[in-house]
Formats: sequence, structure tokens, C-alpha cells
Amino acid sequence: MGHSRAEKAQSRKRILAAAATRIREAGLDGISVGELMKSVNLTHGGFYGHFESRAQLIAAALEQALADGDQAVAAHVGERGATVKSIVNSYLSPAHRDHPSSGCAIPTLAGEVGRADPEVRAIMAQQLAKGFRLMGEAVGEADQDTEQFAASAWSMMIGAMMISRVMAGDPLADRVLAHARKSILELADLHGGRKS
Amino acid sequence: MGHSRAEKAQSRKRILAAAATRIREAGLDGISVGELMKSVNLTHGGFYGHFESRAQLIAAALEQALADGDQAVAAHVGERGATVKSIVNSYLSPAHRDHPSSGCAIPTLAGEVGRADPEVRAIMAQQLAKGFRLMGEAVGEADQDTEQFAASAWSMMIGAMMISRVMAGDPLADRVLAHARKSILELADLHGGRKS
DNA sequence: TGTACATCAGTGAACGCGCGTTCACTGATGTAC
DNA sequence: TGTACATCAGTGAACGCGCGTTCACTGATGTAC
Repeated sequence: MGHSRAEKAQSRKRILAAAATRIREAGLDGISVGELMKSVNLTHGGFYGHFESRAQLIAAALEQALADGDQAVAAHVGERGATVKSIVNSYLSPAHRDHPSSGCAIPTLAGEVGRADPEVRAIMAQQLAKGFRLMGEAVGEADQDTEQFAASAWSMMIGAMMISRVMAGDPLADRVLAHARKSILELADLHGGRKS
Repeated sequence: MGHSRAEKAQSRKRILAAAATRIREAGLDGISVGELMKSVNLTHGGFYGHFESRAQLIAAALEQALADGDQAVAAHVGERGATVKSIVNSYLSPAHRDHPSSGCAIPTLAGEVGRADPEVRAIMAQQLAKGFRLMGEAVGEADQDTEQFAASAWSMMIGAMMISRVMAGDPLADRVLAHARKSILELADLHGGRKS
């Protein structure tokens, strides 16, 4: 058991990574300090050497979870740019639906975050605004309709993912994802996105 | 304090109504047996005269909450029929966003339900299928695209409502609702709904 | 009509449990000489 | 290089608390005679 100072930062990272994964599969309330610490082979008492409180951990874990999911989208909108089609195809996939713990935190947690403290809501709100921007870049040059398209596409992606998860097991669950993919592309065409 | 047998059914209704309201403002985990009973002026012990367990209450309350919200939509799709526009305008309103406890349970609870037992998921899945049907009726005669439109419109309504709640307080929150309303009407036009 | 009794909706003390949090401690690490 | 000491990441017992659930009970109601 190493106890060097350099290892403390690594422990914190492991705790945070486990928490970011766990809240995506069990919700903000689905995590307990004891379970979390046990999952990274530590005891519960050590937790408070890394975080002030469970509430602060939740906020940090949400931020981390959003950052994780962000990379999945951002990877598609790199320097060479991504198309609406490529974003939508990877986001609205059955694989993403079936693995929430490594996916986008927004559909999983938006309901709970919507009724959380303003500070917690702000964390996700900022990520949403960033997502809108990325989606706007993907659809092409910014005109008046860009915000409408970006907000609508995100609304549809999040809603379709949640519906598909509720219906998982039913063939309709896959069709919901496919319908949303198609509708978003139709909207992109309507709003002048040549790259879609 | 009346203790007649006829009043027992009324007590159950009051408990269930309070629970249906409460889960929409605090989530499935945001309700405790003690608090719930106190809110209807009863003591916690009496709870088990009405429900087998907290888990069973949650399932019944979810069903009740969905039925409550259903009437709001169904009222628009009465015998004379409602338009997509009238559904979307009432659903995607700032008033609905700001009063989740009396609104549709789907955006509020879909995240938690998505990771719940299959029995609980089935309750909401059934309501979603019903909502798709109502939306399909509103858009006009059923063609091949009807399911696509209905699923996409519901996805967008649910997603936009959740996003708007997360962003509440920011002017963008209202615009997200407006953008979704407009995009749904555009999709309705595209899919031949004359009544939109 | 009036009395005695059975019913049963609701009461409230008690239970075991897991939670978040505190804190005196341990023992491996890195440093000073 | 080897020994003595300070640091501090992590340990684990203990705390108060609220939870879901149980159960012996109370007392108002409806019924039987």
C-alpha cells in the first residue's frame, strides 16, 4: 500500500472516475460514499481526505461525467469537422442506449439535475450550451436558424435516448432511435446544412 | 376522526394522489413513507393498510402520475380532434416547465424509470405508446411516416422540456421551447399533416 | 329505542439497517543529519 | 550509507439520523338483539 503524496492525486482521480461512471448508471442518488470507496479498494473514512462532502463529490462527478461524454461528441467535431449525420448516428445508436455508464450523462441525469441546486444545474446547462455550439458548427454556416436547429436536434437526441431506454427490449425502442436520426437529418436539410 | 370502511378507499386515493404529485417534483427516490403519510395527515404505520410496500406504492404512483398528465394531452385530442399545434403549444409552455408537479411525468421521471425494474419501465412504456398514438391521430391520416413523426415529436417534446428545466432562469430556456415547437410543426408539414 | 359486541382504519413505539460524517490511529514514505 | 524523525494517505470504530417495516393497541363505527 503506497502512501506517497504523488499517489493521493491518483486516488482522487480513481474515486472521481468511479463516481462519474456510477452516477450514469445509478443516478445522482444511486451512489453511496461507502460503496464508492469500496469500488476503488479504499475505506469510507478516507473519502474526506479528497472531498469536503458527498454533495461536493456529486457536483464534481457530474462535471466529470459530462466531460467524458463530451469527448465522444467532440471527437466527431474535430479540426476537419463532423457532419450532423455522423454525430447523430453515433449518439442515437442502440450501443449508446445500452451502455449509459460510458455514454452521455445528459439523458441519464437531466431529470434529476432539473430539480437540483442552481449550482448543479449550471454545470449541465453550460455543457448543453457547448453542445448547441458544436451542433451548430456541424450543420454549417451560422444563420438565424442555427440556434433553432441545434436546440431541436439536441432535444430530439436526448428525448429519443430516454424513450428508447424506457422501452428497451421492445422492437419499437430501436425504431424510435432510427426515427429521430431521420427527423434530425430532415431538419438539417430544411435549415440549409449542406454537410448533413 | 372517521374510521368507517367507506373512508378507507378515500384515504388510499389521497395517499396515491399526494404520491403522484410528489414523485413529479422530487423523483421516485424523493418520497418517504413517513413524509407522504404526514402530508395527508396520517401516521406512517397506517401506510401498510393501503400498500404492501414502498416499491408497490412507487409503481402505483407512477401510473397515477402518468394518468394525470395523460388527461392534459387527451383533453386536446377529444372527439373533435386536436391539432399538433395545440398539443405542442400547451405541452412546450413555460408554465408546464415551471410546474412539474402537476404536469407530464415523462420528462421528469424517464431517466429514473429507464434504469428501474422491467415492471416499472413497462408502465411508462405503455403510456409512451399511447402518446404516440394520440400524436399520430393529431397529425392526420396514418401513412408510413406517422410513427416516425409521432416518435420524433414526443422525443423532441420530452427532450426540450428537460433541457428547458435544466436551463431555467436563462433566457435560452424559453427559446429552447419555442425552437422545439417550431421544429415539430415543420416536421408535421413535411409528413403531410394538414391539420398542423 | 337502547345496550353489548365485533370490526377494522388508523396510532405510535420499536426494530434493524445503511447512510454521511468524524476522528484518533497506523504505518509506509521521504527527509535530515 | 545508515539511523531518527516528521509527514500524511489511508484505516476502521463510532456517532446520530432517517429510513422501511412490524405489531400490539385504540377507539369510532356499524350491527345484533
